[in-house]
Amino acid sequence: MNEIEKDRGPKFRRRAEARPDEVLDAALALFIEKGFAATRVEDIAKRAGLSKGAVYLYFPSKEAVLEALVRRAIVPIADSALQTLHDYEGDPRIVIGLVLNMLAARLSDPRILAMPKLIFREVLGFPELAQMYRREVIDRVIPAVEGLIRRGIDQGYLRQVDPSLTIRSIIGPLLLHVAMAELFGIMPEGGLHLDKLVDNHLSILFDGLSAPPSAKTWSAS
Amino acid sequence: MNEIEKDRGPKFRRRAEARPDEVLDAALALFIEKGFAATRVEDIAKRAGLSKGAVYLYFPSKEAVLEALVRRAIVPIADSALQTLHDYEGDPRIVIGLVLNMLAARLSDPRILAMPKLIFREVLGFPELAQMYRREVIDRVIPAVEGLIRRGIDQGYLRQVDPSLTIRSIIGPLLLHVAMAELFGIMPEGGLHLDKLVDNHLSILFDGLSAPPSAKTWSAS
DNA sequence: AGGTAATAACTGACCGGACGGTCATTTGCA
DNA sequence: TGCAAATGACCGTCCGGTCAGTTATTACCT
Repeated sequence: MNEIEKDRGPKFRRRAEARPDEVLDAALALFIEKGFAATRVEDIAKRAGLSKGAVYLYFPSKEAVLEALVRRAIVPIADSALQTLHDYEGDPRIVIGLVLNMLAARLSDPRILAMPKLIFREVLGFPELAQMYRREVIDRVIPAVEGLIRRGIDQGYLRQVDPSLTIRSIIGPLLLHVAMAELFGIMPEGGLHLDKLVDNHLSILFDGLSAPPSAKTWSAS
Repeated sequence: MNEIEKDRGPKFRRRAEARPDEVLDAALALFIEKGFAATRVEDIAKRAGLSKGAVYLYFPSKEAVLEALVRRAIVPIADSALQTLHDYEGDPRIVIGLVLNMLAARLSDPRILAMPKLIFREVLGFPELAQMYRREVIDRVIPAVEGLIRRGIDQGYLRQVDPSLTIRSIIGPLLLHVAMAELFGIMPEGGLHLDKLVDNHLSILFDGLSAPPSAKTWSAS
């Protein structure tokens, strides 16, 4: 009798099947506010307009919620960076500038800004998160950037530097800026001003902190 | 009669009154290994050769242990940095080099290396730790470094940069290097090689990543 | 249309075990 | 004997995860 019904795929749904995303949104807000450990699954459920049990209909564990959350936020960013890295051929400084400015733009969304904090806090106690982040982000981005720097040196755009270590000099300042703001509330007057940070950093990164030896050649504004 | 002994301070003790420090040592080892939340007070006690109750003879709470731990490790470092910052007058690049190399040397002790990770992990859920760290470190070091940079600019050693934002460019790479190693095990072959990182970073920080416009002036080895 | 059966979606009381902190009791030293 | 030092059983609480039961939605039948 019901054989006909069977093949009709998903038949109905009390509310949309956007549920998993709603749960992730709620969890993100609470994780940002109180951290992973201090957030109860029931709080997530309440905020998403569900009961605790329903959360476990969509995610096998609290940790799985965190992992899904992080993946949803960062994978698109990594993809975007990789895209830029691949697309351009010439002066690597241009690519570095593009990527850093892209990052700055993305980080102006508080949902994204909170990611470094979350990841830092939880990777130690949650190996699966660490593995996911390595696989999805680090292990894809690092080789690309190393290659970029290496090519930049070969083609005479950059000085002889250690490509691997130089990655730290490129993105470290961004991380520190976010960390200071997120963990201690230390930031420039009136906001993060990530664009200004990137400007200042790029000028140092490319041209150095030292004043030109004698003559005032050209001061970038 | 025993008055002579008495004024020697603590009269007796089933074992020495080095106890608090022993507890801190044990706690540090475990916090490094498993993190703060995952470490039970009883584990700390066992490792220090005490019972759980005895820990509460010396510290009012588990959190107090962490705070004491962090303070013991970082305050001497901050003091040392401040000292250097105060002592030298001329080229700020020399001071920056000294401080960064001092930091690199200190961080080669795993007990110190673990501090950034611990602090990052726990500040969110432990406001007192955040306040302590701000008071003891950040609020003392930042003004000193800003002053150094400002003077460096005024005296013609450095280009016009934003002193406050430039701090991120100076120490951010160090932090990222430590974070990558501690959180993901990503580091150069055979160790952190913090000295190499600092060398590479300082050359970029001072002279920039760009190759000299035309002539090969002087390449540092 | 109205009734009914089938079932997806959801609920919330409950369980189990972990763990920070307490305190009555014991131990060791003078 | 007196008392500081140290113990460890115990308590209260918290919370992730489960599951038997309930509700909402649809398909089908008359």
